[in-house]
Amino acid sequence: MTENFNNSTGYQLVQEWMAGKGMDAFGFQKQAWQRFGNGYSGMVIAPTGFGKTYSIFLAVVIDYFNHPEKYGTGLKLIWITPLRSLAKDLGKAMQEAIDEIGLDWEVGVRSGDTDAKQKALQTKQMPDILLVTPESLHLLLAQKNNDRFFKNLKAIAVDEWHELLSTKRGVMVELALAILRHRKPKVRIWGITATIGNLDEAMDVLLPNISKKTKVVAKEQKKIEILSVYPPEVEILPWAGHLGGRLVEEVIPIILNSQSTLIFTNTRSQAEMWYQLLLSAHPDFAGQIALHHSSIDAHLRQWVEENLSNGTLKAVVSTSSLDLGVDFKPVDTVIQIGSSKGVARFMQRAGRSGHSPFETSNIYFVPTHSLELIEASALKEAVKNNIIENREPLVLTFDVLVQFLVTLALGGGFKEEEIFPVIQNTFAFSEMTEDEWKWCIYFITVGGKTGKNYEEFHKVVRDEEGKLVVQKRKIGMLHRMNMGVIVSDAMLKVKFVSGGYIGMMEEYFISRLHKGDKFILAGRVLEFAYLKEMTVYVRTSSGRAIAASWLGGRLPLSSHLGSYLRKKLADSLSPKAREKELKFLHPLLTQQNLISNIPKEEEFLVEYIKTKEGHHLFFYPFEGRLVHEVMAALMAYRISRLYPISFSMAMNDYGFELFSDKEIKLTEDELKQILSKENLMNDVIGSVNAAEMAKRKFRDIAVISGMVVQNMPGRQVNNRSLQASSGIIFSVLEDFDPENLLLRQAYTEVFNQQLEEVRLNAAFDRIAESKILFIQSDRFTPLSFPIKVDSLRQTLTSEDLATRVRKIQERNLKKRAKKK
DNA sequence: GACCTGCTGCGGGTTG
Repeated sequence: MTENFNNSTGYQLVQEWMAGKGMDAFGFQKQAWQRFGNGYSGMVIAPTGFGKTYSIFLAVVIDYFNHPEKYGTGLKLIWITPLRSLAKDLGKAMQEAIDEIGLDWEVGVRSGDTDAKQKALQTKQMPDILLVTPESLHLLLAQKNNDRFFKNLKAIAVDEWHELLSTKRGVMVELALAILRHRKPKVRIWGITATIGNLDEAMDVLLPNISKKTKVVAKEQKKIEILSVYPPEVEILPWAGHLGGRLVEEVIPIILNSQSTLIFTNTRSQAEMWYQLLLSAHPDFAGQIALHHSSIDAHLRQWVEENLSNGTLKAVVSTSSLDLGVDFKPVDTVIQIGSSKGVARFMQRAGRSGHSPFETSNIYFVPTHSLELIEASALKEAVKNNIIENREPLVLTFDVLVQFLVTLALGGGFKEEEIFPVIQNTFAFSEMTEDEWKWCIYFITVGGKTGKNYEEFHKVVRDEEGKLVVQKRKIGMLHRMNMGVIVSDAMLKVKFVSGGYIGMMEEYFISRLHKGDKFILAGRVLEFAYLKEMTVYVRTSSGRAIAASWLGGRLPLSSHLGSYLRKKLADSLSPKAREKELKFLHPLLTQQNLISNIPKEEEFLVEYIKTKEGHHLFFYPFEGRLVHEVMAALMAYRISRLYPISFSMAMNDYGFELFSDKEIKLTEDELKQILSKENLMNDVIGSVNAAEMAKRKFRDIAVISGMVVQNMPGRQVNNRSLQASSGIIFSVLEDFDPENLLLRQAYTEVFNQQLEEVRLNAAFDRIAESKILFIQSDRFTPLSFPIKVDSLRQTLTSEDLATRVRKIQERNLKKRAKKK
């Protein structure tokens, strides 16, 4: 037992196997093995590349050797991963290890990729270890008689738990675990995670109400070296921008001096442009570098991943599509272009380089505009202090719950009184009331107040035994086809006229193209030929072309990074500031200080700038664009209550602008007043269109809860009709069923995710304690200029923009000359 | 002299 663990057969065997592979077990791995053997559930915390897999996977192997009598046939370990590719790669590695250790276990993978034959074999006889995505696990639970799969289940591991935690996919995992625990109370559940800010909470979410749980933390730290990339002269770095193309000459030698490099960008089109930039600046890269993002054909992406792993490729330009994945062994260098927006993401990306845990990860930071260099020094400090963002778990996501209840009804049915406490035992639904539970049952059986007359909403019925079951074949089929919580935006396929799939484009982008127009996708110049049945047909071309763009998500600056940024900016002109980044920016910072001011940590800067176009008010909370969007609307609303005036607004991650052609009359007292926290949320609701925001949020909820069916056999509902049908349902519910839980959820999501209520409150708390600096200026400052440029872009075409920007420059220069 | 943008992830049935 415990005292003999180190002498146990299993432990000895696995140690020998590791030694034979030239691996030395880490302390955290040994700890995990032992605690697993002692019946604990828990969480393993270690950086990428530390062999976290070998902690829990081998723990099961060891436990088996130590207590073979406890293990029956069939499925012993379920391994949940967020990525299909991860499941596949880990499965291969595990099978190899199992074979070498000399067990006759079978390792199986089950995901959308798995072919039907393989799945049928698994259904007949489950492998000993099954690697699975959350969705595929739910599909297993939707099978009749699925109980037999789990008869001898001993353990469940949840890989990359930090990645799932704050998403609805994480809630899917919580629900599946609750059911499996209910059936097999002794099953040991282990989370595997990178470091995040709220590790204890992460464990409570995964292992609610489990008393025998433990945290296993790697003592060894991964060393990260952050290297800023500078242009030869200050002047070369623009005040505003996001591309960073001017530093391409500085990036090339970094690639050349490395064996293999990952280059992270923030958007797909930026990745496309950097790929082109690198090729044209250094043509020898042809065939040696590649491109990777979500809108590129899966086969091509797979080819890229393989050739990066085997060292054939010198560099890959990617978006966050390469954030996760099995270790790219030959990668020794990572380059981050532009802001990473958060500390955790930056560290995650840095960790993708360095061959072993003992090697230092090198990450180069390429600023795309001047102030981003301050971000680099902020990142350095945050990494040094190990300050990492939280991942907030979601609660009361009823859309996920009702989907799951239909899954259970499909998988043999359930009794309400038996399952209610099981669901309540999850973190996500621990606060669910009995009334809410009853509403969910009402929803899946009757369709809610408005679904009564529609048969397709009566999915679940009560059978003779009083169990809730799905009886209609069609409902079952549609449910399986629409399983999961990811609602994708419908896009157009891009194919060669001659055949061959390249990737995906958005309709809005294609709609601007005419026959013969050239654009770039997947690193190739393509000529638009024709559009047919949701497919864009193209021919290979060459010469000048526009880079494709997509309307993707926008990641706002995290509050951690924002606060370090404020701190670094505040100290930037202090003689004590030694960082190279700050020294480099000295001329620019001096200029900001001269025309306006550099706010100290306990100060809040507002600039009032009068130009020929009109009157601009700039605020700098450094809270990320999402919060700034809300703040801007709020400020505009509050000023317009003082006297009638309307504004146009613009924002970036550092601040926001209110612009009017009329003079903005505002005393310092009034400014203080409009920045006050008093009546905050009421004013916010008055200033934004919450119903419209909720309507947009409702689209996903309607799909996840099954009110709108996205996938039908033979067709996929496109974006616009998805938005339309969910919009109609939303309006009907607002009028006739305002108490509908899914409608309420849409508003909750707006408050939590869109308005970021918590962060907004914190920002106003901080401002209330700050001294407000109200500075007047007659020209744009280094801080305000990037926001101004952003606002110009929104209303004008790019050509106009160029002239507008030039005019602003000229005027500024004239004014400067005059002053001299 | 300063500019051009917006992440990721999953699933099954039918038909060819």
